[in-house]
Amino acid sequence: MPDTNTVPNLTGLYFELFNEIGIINQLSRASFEARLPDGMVLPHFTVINHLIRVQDGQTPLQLARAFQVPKTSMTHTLAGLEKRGLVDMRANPDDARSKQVWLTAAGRKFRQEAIASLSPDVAEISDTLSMEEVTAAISLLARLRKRMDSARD
Amino acid sequence: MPDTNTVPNLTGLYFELFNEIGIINQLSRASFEARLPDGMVLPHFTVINHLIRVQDGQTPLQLARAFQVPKTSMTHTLAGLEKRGLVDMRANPDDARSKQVWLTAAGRKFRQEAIASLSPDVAEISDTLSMEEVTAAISLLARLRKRMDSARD
DNA sequence: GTTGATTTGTTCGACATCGTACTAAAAAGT
DNA sequence: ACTTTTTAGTACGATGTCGAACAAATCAAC
Repeated sequence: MPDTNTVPNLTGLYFELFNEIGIINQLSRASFEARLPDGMVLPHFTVINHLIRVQDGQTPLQLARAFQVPKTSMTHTLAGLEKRGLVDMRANPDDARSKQVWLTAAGRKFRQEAIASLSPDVAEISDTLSMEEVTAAISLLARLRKRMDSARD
Repeated sequence: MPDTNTVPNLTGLYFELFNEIGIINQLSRASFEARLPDGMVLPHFTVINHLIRVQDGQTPLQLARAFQVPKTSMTHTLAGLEKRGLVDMRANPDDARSKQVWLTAAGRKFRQEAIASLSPDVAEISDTLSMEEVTAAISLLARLRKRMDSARD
């Protein structure tokens, strides 16, 4: 039976792509959070990881933009990290409105341990896609992400 | 400077992939929900869309599994759809514990209108990836999704 | 057939997420 | 210099999300 329900055009394909992305996000998030300690949640890890990969001392707003979340959400996430002593919020010497987020030693240690405990789960499914495929997917999705980012007026 | 911070191995690449997926999910969700009426949220649309693409009359648990969300979340989503008259929850004649979710005429109409109002946004960014690239991405991600799905003990 | 285990769905409580409204600082316009 | 506008961050309230505990129906074992 030819598709009377689905749309075989490009727009329909994008819908499908976003659907797959949503499900994978769901799965990876649930899997990650099952490994993280007590009240910690994926954004906590992601922010810390970002601070190491990119650079320490970013402002909350920079972080919110990097992850495309509202700044109020980032405030909440950072409060949780600070409460646990994983980051240090200091005043920005160049701008009194702003703050800077610095990793503590505990924060760096936490990241190491988190990666160590998360890696087995990733390793278990890492035979699904080859390194080339993952690389290709990343660059393709990064392209899409940047385009969507700039399209959001 | 060679990477002292990032991990250039396969596991590290998967982390990066999940990160991109998370951001795109964020962006697409925000973009979608901005078009949906008042209190409606992405899962509302997604469930209705699924009921049309796959089949009417599924049980709540089937839907929860299809999207890999906890069944309590699905209960909540379906309650919202029923309250708005977009789906009809009937008893399952074969199993008194279970229910069946049927689309109403309003539900089908809603989907049409939602797609019509969402399409422009998708169309705007649809020049980013070619049809072949989107197709390739879908099949690659679907493979990953199925693998992750079966890996969740 | 009766008992125990499993399955389906809901209720409830805890918490993450995010929009609105606000304060304070900085930048821009005059 | 003064006013206006923009920007960074927070407080608060509303709601989505989800785990734990529960009730009802079904299934399995004997």
